[in-house]
Amino acid sequence: MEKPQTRIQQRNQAAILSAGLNIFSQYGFRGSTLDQIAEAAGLSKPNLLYYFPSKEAIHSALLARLLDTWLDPLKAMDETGDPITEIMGYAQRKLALSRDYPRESRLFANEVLQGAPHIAEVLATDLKILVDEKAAIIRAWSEAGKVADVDPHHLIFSIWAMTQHYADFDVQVRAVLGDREPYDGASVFLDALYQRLLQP
Amino acid sequence: MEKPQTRIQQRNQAAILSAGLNIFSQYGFRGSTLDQIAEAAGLSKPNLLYYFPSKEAIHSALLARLLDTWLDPLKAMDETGDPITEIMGYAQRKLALSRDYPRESRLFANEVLQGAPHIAEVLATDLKILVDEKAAIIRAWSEAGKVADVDPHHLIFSIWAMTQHYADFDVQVRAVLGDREPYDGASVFLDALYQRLLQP
DNA sequence: TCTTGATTTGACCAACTGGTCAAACCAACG
DNA sequence: CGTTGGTTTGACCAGTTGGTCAAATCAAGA
Repeated sequence: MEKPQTRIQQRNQAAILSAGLNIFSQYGFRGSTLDQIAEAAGLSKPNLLYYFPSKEAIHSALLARLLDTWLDPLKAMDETGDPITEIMGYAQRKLALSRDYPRESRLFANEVLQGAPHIAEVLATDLKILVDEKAAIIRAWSEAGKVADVDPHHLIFSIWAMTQHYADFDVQVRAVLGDREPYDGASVFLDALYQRLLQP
Repeated sequence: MEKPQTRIQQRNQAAILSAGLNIFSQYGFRGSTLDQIAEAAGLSKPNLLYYFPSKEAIHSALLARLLDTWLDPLKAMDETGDPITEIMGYAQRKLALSRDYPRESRLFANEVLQGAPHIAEVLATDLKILVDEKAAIIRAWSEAGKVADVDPHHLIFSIWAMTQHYADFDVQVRAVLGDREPYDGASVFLDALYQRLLQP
């Protein structure tokens, strides 16, 4: 289905998406301008619109690419593995995502903050289905006495909240920590937190 | 120092701040327009600018009002109280703030997401000082064996993250939960989480 | 080299942006 | 009732916004 791409197309589309990610993740959709993105991508505005038909199109492409990878860590949580290891592994993978892809995290945060106008449906269908499925697994684990009996949905929310916080509120975290690096301490803390919470 | 205010001034300024809170908290500073705010406030744009000299002024007024009350729950954490009760009380107060003032929470989230251009200094001074002070108290508690030995800064971050998540990602939380109410479950979960984490 | 299709751009547009201003309006007090 | 000072507005402005288009430029295969 993909059309063949010239090298120039690949390079410019990549540059536009990267620039768009920088801008959109900082200012949100409405707060970002094509001129900003074009300049960040090193292209003229008409040239940018030669590769993407509209501002919306760039944003949609970014969101689509994001959602694909964003849910992977949760999908990877394995029913047959050791429960506590699986949950803690998920939390650590999600934290690594915040550390390595903070812009994507902020893009997502901006979208949801603004009421998720572009992805409300995905949240209510795909995401909900995935979460309900994994929540059922966790529930089964607690009923088998393998992890503590806590609400699985709120457990998952807590992992999202804690990990995304380090990407989305990066400025605040760093302002408070001074020059200490955030992620090492976060990783240790997460470990202790869920170790203690989940022990049956 | 306050100038005397007519009833009309009070009503209109309040209307503008309320409308501004609605708009800014959803679209961020750059994504919001004076026309939107004016319409939401039921005023014409020139009339709005009769009460506030600029878009910035409305935003600043909101942020100032917010910061005042936003830090109160942390300030109220009492060195002389029972450690675990104090920390869990703080978490619950912060959660109540998210439930009762979600727009304020999102206004703050938008500001920090965009790099905190208007409040970077407050974060690096007032906030840092307050957090360092409370972190020292928590550290003393753990050294006295009254609470578990966890990094106090990351403990505080975790409370911020978990409570703000329910306001800032409200759309996502509700999409996943379906028609279940979020805050009751959140309160119970928070309680279990910190009870288990903090027990020495 | 020449041609063809991909790429790039300057000029342009209508709608919208934050903000101004003089004139009109209105409430209340003497 | 008339005046005075607070209030409201229509018309307006310069700069910015997302987007268009024809013409110019370029890359690469025949």
